[in-house]
Amino acid sequence: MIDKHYDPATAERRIYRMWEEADAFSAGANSLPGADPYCIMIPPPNVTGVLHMGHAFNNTIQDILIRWRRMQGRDVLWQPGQDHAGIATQMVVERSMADGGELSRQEIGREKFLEKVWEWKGQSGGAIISQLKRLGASCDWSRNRFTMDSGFHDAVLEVFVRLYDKGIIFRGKRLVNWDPHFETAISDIEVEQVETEGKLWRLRYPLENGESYRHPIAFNDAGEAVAWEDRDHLVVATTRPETMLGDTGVAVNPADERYLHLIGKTVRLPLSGRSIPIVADRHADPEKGTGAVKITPAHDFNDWEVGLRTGLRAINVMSPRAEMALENNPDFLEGCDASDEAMALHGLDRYEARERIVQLAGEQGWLDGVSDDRHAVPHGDRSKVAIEPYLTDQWFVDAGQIVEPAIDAIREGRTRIHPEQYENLYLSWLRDIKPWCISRQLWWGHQVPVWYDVEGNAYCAPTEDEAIAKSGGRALTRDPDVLDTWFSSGIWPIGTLGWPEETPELKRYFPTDVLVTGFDIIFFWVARMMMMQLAIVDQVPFHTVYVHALVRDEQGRKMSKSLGNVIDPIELIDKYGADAVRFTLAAMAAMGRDLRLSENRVAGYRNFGTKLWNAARFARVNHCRHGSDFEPNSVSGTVNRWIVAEVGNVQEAVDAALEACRFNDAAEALYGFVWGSVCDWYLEFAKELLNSEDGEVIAETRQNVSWVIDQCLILLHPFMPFITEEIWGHSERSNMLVHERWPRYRQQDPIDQDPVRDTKLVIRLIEEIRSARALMRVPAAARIGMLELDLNDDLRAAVDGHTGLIARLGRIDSFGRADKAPSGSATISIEGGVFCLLLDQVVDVEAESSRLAASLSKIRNEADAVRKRLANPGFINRAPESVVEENRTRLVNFETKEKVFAQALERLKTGG
RNA sequence: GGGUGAUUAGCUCAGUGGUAGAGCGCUUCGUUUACACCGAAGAUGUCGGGAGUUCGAACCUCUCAUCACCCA
Repeated sequence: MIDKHYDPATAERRIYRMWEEADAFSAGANSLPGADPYCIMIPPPNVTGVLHMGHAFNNTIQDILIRWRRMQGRDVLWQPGQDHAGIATQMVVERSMADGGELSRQEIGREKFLEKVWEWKGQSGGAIISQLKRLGASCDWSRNRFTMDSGFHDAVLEVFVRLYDKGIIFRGKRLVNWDPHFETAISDIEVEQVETEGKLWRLRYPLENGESYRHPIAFNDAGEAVAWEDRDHLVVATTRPETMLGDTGVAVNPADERYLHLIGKTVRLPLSGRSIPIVADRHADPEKGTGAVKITPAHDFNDWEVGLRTGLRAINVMSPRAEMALENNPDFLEGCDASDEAMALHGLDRYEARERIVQLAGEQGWLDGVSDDRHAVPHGDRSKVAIEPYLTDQWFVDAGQIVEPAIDAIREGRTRIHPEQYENLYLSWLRDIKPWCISRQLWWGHQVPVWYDVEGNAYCAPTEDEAIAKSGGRALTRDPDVLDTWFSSGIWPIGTLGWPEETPELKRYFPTDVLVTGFDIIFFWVARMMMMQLAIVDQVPFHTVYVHALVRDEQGRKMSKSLGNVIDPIELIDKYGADAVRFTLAAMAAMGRDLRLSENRVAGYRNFGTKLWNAARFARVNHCRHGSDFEPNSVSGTVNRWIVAEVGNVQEAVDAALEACRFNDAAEALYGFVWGSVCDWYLEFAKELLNSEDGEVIAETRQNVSWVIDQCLILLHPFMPFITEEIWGHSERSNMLVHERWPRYRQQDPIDQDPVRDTKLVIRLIEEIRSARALMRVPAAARIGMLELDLNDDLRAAVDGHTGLIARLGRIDSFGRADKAPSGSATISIEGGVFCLLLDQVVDVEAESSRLAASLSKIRNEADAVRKRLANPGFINRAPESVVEENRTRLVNFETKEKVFAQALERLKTGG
């Protein structure tokens, strides 16, 4: 005897091992001869990562698609892998070295450090793979790729060399977003703007050579100046006083009459004593502050542009750790007459320097004022420290050169993004694309394949030997920088398939089919993969992108460690089983909407699994089996034929939903079918049929029940792979469920209409009987008689043909016919006829009359609404004929019922 | 400041112009041997407010409100 509950804890690992031992997930497994390929590339999780809800969601969706296509017989590859995650991994390893009291990375050197990272990767880098297996992910693990594996590594360098040779990759001294914590450049999309309560300081920069101007200080109601004062200084406003040490100019708007005569004159910068020009530039907004802006080209992106336009110098006054760097800084010292107080700022952290400078300004009388100011401050998305615009030599991809094909591919529909609104997001970002900074001042990553000779000439080649050859045999040193991790994941589709070799896998599976990913990496990854694949192999990497939303907590908050509301998918799997977790995520995956995960819901779908388990248990205890020769389309019993038709319906619904990436629709169709149709009705009907005197009825029903349960297992398998495989294995089989073919029931057969109609009538009648019984407080165990009063032919045939089913589920003990309802009966009506339930002494006149009155008023309301609609000439003339006809039919039904209940109520009152 | 999305039952959410739905929760009844992780029945909605288009609006348009996210 099978237990009443399925135990995921013991079954899941055993089943997964079984699948792996059978190579059930390897590329092409279960495919039909000549099958079309179907390929999904996993979004590679970080090698430092552990499985979170986002991964669980993302991979559940991929696995549903993959298992579905694999069962359909497609030649399926789900390509797994991990990303080396430059900054994150380097940070993890450095921290563990520090915790262990070891030497720092600088002390042991690059080579030794990288050995340590590989050692760490070997020990801890596979955690997420075993977690994905717990979820049931059916990746081809034999093909697992890592972005630092030698083959992939070579592919990344090859891409760099090709883009360099085409002039798409270049090196330049530019302002970049500098992360002072990790001491590396990052790209502009790795910067988050954080609203910060800050201050706006106004500083006075004295004019040189006795210049002065009139500055308005009072205004009339019309906003015209009515009073002025003479000033011998300009007031500039800044949120970052520490950058003033790098100021090389003050800008005013060329249209600003107040300052026209000062353009070309100079001010003397406090502290550094530098003489800097007043320049005209549109960046200065006359409406903002005083209309005069300090310009620090080396420490502000806008100022950098102003500097380029007006020919101002850029003076870097900070170290890579964002400390003031003044001593031995030739750029700073040139043209400067720094005070001792200024030089004492050297080595101070940027925030300490800020405080000190404001203090000095106050003491020395050039602080004009200060006000509170809320503004956005850029922060590094990993380090969470304020980013410093910083002037360094970096490598860039000139994305503007390769963006057009990626825009066209979406515009022309060669790649489609679901939900569609993300296409606009994608396009708007690409249309405004900026050069992409790809060099990182890290050690863990793909080192830039460029070597320099002593004169600084660069040689780009895949290997050092080739670079030396290019240089004509000079002594070369390699560029120390590594590439942005996203640069390497940008070639994930071709790189994992063996490019630049013309491998069979590349030919077979590229371009891939679907990319499943979160909306937050559309820029980071999706757009860049599109650009890079198109630039390198001139093909889109995938034809469909399914963008899913965020998994939030029950209250709709983002899951975060600091909030402590993180739900660990592995804990959920331990508690409810992987199938319940998967089904929950699928059922909640309405396109484009965040999903709020509540444990209740998971428990509900665990119960669903138990329901399925017990349905199978029912089949087993009733000796339900079917052979491979069983032909569902040839069964003869009404409800057997009905459920066969319903199986076809649900399969079509699931296929349609999955084709359209509507996972919640697929899950709901299956849930409703298995629980609502199979368990609630079909198995209850089957109980009666299995009690039949007729051996053929029993035999057919046994086979059909068995077949129906099998179809439930097959159709649910992509969603709930473990429990379905487990139940499948309880019967003697020639195969595992993972190798079963996905069905198509209706290649030729038309829908079997009669049994569907009859069964629905029987169900409606039983529901009415039960409802009346409950409202009349008829004891559940009591059996009662029923009379047919006025039935059309269809209904009479349906009822008379299935009195056994109605008797069992409605607890009816006698059937008869009459012209009018006898006293002591309750009237019920369904489409096509009227019945009465014989309640004799049991009937409660009060209860029956209030039941009838309630039904009557409800029907009258509905009938009135339809009557009103049909009385409207606009409706009759303009609505489609089918809708008008439908309403006429409804009205007839309502009016019939109205009459029946009104009469019954009348009879009850008169005691007739 | 610009953009996108959301607002439907107590809760979480489906629902792309034609009868307002599901799950959970709630109330009542029930152990009828697949299942109490169950069964039967029931209650609960001015579909955020307002205006418009339409024969007809939860759905389309405009507007307001609130919330969320993205970009600057």
